[in-house]
Amino acid sequence: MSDMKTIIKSVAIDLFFRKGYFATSISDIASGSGIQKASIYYHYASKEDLLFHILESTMDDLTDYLRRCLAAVDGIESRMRAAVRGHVRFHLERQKENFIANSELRGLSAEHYRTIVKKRDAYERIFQDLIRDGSRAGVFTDGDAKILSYAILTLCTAGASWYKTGGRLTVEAIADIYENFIINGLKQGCIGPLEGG
Amino acid sequence: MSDMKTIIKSVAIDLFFRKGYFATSISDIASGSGIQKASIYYHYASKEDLLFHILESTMDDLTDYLRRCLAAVDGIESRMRAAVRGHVRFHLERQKENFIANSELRGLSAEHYRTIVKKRDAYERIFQDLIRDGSRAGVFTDGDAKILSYAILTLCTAGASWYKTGGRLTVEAIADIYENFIINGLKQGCIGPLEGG
DNA sequence: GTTAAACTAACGACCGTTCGGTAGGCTAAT
DNA sequence: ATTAGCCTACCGAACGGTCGTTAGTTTAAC
Repeated sequence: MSDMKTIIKSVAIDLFFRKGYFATSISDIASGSGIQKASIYYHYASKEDLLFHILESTMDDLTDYLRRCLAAVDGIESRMRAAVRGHVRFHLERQKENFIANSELRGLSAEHYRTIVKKRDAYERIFQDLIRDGSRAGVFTDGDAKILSYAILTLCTAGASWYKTGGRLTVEAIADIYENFIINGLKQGCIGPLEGG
Repeated sequence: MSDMKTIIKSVAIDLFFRKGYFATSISDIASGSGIQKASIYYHYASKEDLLFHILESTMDDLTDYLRRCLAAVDGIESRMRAAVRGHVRFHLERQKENFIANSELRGLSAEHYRTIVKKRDAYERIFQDLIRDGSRAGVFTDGDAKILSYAILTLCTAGASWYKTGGRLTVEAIADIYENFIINGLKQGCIGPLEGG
């Protein structure tokens, strides 16, 4: 990827994060990149194509990262801890892209939307498999794997919306909090109606 | 509020939920309401004014609802359970408005934005006080009340993004799941670094 | 000379908003 | 009882502006 193509992408990530996809114009991205807006179209076919490239690379990198986090880890609880930690790390370290990936799916064409949702579903399925392995082994509670995976992922992903680089808490401290919170939640009988109603 | 004003608002809620604020035009809202777009401006000063009315009434109703849920409940754990259940109920029963309230804040003017964020902060503070009461009494873990409140609220709020009316799970079943998940998380020592690192 | 990478200029579409007008109902004075 | 005036609720048409995109051209490097 050429220099300018990379610059345009990172400027777009910054603007989409700060102002949103629809509120950001091609002119904004161009002036942020130091070129004319027509020149954007030499590097990207359309505004939507630019958004798609951002979302696709983010999803691909996220999935690769998770797989690498899990590659050498054995044991059900350890694998879940590694997965949660990896998810949190990636989302905090590439905060802007992940925020866009979670809020700007509506800007995609129908076809591109399907592509991204497929990647997202595949990613979620990794967590659902971890949950099912755990409940089959009796390590985790026997709850609905889909709902539990949504709960885990949205909980961690939300961190990316309030996290401030250089703030009070480090990435690792936040990862600690979420990792323990989730493992405790999965171990307890957290699913099913209350005894008392 | 006149009939047409109510119709316009509910059509706007539906469209903002499905397509997003910026992707929805005044024409869309008008034709959905069965009037011409110029007539919208008899009822609302601007598109942004319409968004603000939606967000403001949602936040006000949400806070009122929570206060009523807590009014007659005593005991730290019971109050937290009631608050979580109330939050989940409100978000699932008024799914569209709450989704908008969590995703379209950027559409507001600076002044209106401040107004809504103030209301949101006041609402979050109710949960933070419940957490602090609990940790002071030794019922809950001694964690960062702000981060815990974010975790609780985003976890429950996220339910509104995947919940389908008439789906596999009822509102009460989902409320059960989250209520127990969160109480367990708050009771355990879920905050702080792991022993092993 | 070719080609990559940028430029200027313009296009058509659509947007939020405004303006002037009108139909119909209510009120009050004649 | 009629009529004049006003108010509510809406309409048709247009405006200024911005948007994403395209076409054609220039620049600079090899």
